[in-house]
Amino acid sequence: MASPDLDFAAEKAGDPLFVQSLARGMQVMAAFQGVERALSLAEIAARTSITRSAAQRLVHTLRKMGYLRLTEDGRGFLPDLGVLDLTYDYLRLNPLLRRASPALLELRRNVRERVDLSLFDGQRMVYAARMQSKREMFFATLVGNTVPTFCTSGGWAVMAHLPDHQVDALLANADMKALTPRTLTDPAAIREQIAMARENGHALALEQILMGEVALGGAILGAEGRPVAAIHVAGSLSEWEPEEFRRRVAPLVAETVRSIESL
Amino acid sequence: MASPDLDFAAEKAGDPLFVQSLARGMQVMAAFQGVERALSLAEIAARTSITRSAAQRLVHTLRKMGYLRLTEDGRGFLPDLGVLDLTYDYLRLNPLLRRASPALLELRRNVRERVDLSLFDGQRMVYAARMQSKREMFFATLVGNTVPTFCTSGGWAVMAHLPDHQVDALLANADMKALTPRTLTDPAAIREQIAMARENGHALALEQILMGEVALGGAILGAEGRPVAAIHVAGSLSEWEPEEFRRRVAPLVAETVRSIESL
DNA sequence: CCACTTGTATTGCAATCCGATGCACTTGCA
DNA sequence: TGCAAGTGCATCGGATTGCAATACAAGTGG
Repeated sequence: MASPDLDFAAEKAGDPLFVQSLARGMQVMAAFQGVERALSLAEIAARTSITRSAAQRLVHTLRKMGYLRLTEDGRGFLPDLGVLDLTYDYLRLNPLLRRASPALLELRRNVRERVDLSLFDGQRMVYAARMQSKREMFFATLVGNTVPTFCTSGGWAVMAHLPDHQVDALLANADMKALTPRTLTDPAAIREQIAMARENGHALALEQILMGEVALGGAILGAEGRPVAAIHVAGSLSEWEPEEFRRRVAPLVAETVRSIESL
Repeated sequence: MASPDLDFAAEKAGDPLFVQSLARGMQVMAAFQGVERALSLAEIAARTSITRSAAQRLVHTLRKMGYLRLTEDGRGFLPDLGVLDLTYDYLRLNPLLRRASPALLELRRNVRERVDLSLFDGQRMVYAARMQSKREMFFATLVGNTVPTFCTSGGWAVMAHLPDHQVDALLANADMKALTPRTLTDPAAIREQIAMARENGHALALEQILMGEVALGGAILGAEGRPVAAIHVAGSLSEWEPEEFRRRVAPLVAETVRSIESL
């Protein structure tokens, strides 16, 4: 498992406003990314490139504040409930989500399939709102989950609104590993999807993230016309013919996007 | 609007392991609790009892790390996407949620109403998993949202598993303001509900949080038999007779609780 | 148009955080 | 049974690091 890039040492150099202790504390919180179980003090120290002493103090502090906790068996540390308070504030105060929420609920009422809103963050699309339908996988239902931009309907729709050189940069830097046998990892093939998205105003993705899933995505544009997020609707190929899915869902997504952007 | 208690100065006294800078940084993040719009540097400083200089450096650092951002109009600061990464790690690594998730999905399939799981945090019940049904309000659907323990079905169910002196302490310290005209704020009335919950193994709440809503809650017990969370099912009084709701939903909730605790 | 806000930048001083070390305890292997 | 390596927790002197006062440019509202 590749350790995430937690190295903020470079940032620090020659930045008198940068508070090292705070940064290290946040690195401790971020150390849990990609991890599957509780982390011991030594592991936290290793993953953050911080000495055990410092890690001890930072963990101690985060613990007292309710952001970290010791596991029941005392063997390691995990994020604690305080994190959800931050989550709530983020979601609640996000202007885009405030505007989008009613429209998303309306959309879900109409399509009766899973509806998501994900935020564009360069290489990643970060799920911020999920309206499930029937069956659901596991972690996939969690807020904050991320999927790569290069292989999702929403990502394609977003890239369709970026200038070519930005698309090129994004694809060049992407870590393209296939999530399913059908995931497109060839830049040319992806560019083709983007071209289609530019024509249609939406993108249709077949089994890019999950086998048996068809997804239709539309981009949401921010103030200066730059794409900031995407709406997805996901259905099952056992119930939908792809073209039928597009015919039925695309207009509804388009209208939802319009109604969000018009506010 | 009452400012939340962000005063960690007391904790600090005589705790050599406490990292002040980190604590202050987290206080900055927590400063957004209860706020309805972006916060200026001065406001952040005021709400955290930190000098403007310090607030500036902390905000600067949090910004560089993606936890805070400047609003488009440059008028203030808001939590940024980095928060959702922490959220995802918290949700994903929480052992209870890992176990509960499949059972909750199953429950929702059966009842076709909104199903929630909320974590017991003393005075508050914090929503950690939400499976909406049809109509929904906005903030109400967000992860990390909290409702008071004293006036929710889940809170009553949880208190039913606490010894009396702890219930007394909780009610004594509760800030009981009615959320609807029917919210129970009389300790005696609440104790009665708790008594009923002890008999039934679940609690039924009528219009305690929202008018027109009926909710049934069951407590989830942790390792040593202490309540740690609750499951809720919420329906509309326009569609359900309360007793009918109980008859139909209670057994399903009970079974879900059992299946979660048995893991 | 002036007074007041906003975010940003600089700098000397000392408090704060750093990190090496050591302890008490549990776990697992021999 | 006993050693070794893991755990979290505690101590302490020194200098790095964050502190707070101050100043600046830009923008707002009266």
